[in-house]
Amino acid sequence: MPASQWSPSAERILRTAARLFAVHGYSATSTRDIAAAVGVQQPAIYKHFAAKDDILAALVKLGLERPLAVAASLEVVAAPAAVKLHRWLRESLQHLLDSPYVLASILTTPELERDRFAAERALIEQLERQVTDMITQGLREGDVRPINPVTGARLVLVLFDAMALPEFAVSPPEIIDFAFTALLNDPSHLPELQHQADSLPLP
Amino acid sequence: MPASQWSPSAERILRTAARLFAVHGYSATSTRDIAAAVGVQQPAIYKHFAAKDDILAALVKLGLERPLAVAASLEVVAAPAAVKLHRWLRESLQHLLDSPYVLASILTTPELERDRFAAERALIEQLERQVTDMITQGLREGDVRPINPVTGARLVLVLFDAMALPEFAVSPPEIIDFAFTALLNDPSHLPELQHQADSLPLP
DNA sequence: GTCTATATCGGGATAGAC
DNA sequence: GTCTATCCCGATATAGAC
Repeated sequence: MPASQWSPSAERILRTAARLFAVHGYSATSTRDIAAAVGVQQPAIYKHFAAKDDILAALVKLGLERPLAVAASLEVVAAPAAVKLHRWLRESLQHLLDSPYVLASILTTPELERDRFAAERALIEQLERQVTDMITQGLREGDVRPINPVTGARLVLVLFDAMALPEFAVSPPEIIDFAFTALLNDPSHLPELQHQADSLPLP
Repeated sequence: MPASQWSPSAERILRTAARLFAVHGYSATSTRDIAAAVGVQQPAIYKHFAAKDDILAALVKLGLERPLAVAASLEVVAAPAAVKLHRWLRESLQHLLDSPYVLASILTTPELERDRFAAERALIEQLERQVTDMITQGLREGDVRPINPVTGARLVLVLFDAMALPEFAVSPPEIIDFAFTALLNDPSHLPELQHQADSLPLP
């Protein structure tokens, strides 16, 4: 359920801010820039968000809610970890792509290192742990080739940024193909794995 | 020759600014922050750099000079493109790692989209072309598996960011291993390819 | 080449009318 | 819930003494 808690006006602000943050960076985007792009005066923003930081925090939550929820629900599904990882990656990339909020680069913005965003960083770290766990499990099951699971998770997650680049972005299938060719012991299993991933039940 | 054109004082500013930019972001780092970390007063910066933007521009050039030069000199070496790409990747990752200037994340900072940094963006695009060319050639030679060369280049380049992450970063060998396993038709050739890459002559 | 002092501007945020 | 007007602060950059 995307942003159901936000009013239409707040959603417009979020969408507009996300685009500006992604292109120019968080600190380089002023609340006046956001307001102008939305078509209102600058103080109007503050009827929807108490502070500029709250806009960024909301965007991070919007971007991570689904990837976190998908990973959590896959945890209790009986299936090879490599299959679950594939499904998770596809869902997450597609979520970020479909989202009217341009989120991929927002999740790596350095401003998140500030204390104010400790809660948002915790969400990112939780997601890293979930991905790390899937890779660890895939290693035990023999599908994933020898790799430090933390390293593997980091490398998979940095690939998300390829969708956020200027000009023509890399598509989710291309990222999935690259990631799984790098991760699997036997990449020839990829089509079969892809098929199994598509049939996984997701609430 | 790293930063030979800069005075020792200017180098201290560059090193310090690079670290702060990488952690907090360019716009979120003030010239006062830089000066305080260097141990001088804020206006002292301006005896070495006419503007804050010039510091960022200098860092981008410092980070790209070597990768660009290595790629250019490899162009005229007679060797398989996959071997040259391997050597280029190792040199470039090591350069960024060894550099007292923390550069990986600086090369993707959104502020570079501003007109002021058109020249610096051009350098990045040139590097993307060089990598794309190596992948295209590797494809023709049969070493690289079917992939859009532009996509491949983008994915290889985003992996650089894995070295810049907070906490424990991913090491160059891990990135090389991941990238080439994803790129090669036959990853079992990787050790041999690595050996050949190490013996390539570099001026 | 570094200092103090300062000019100037833009940014985040609030007050209060409508 | 949006507007105008405004406050206050921090940021970049300059001037001029040492």
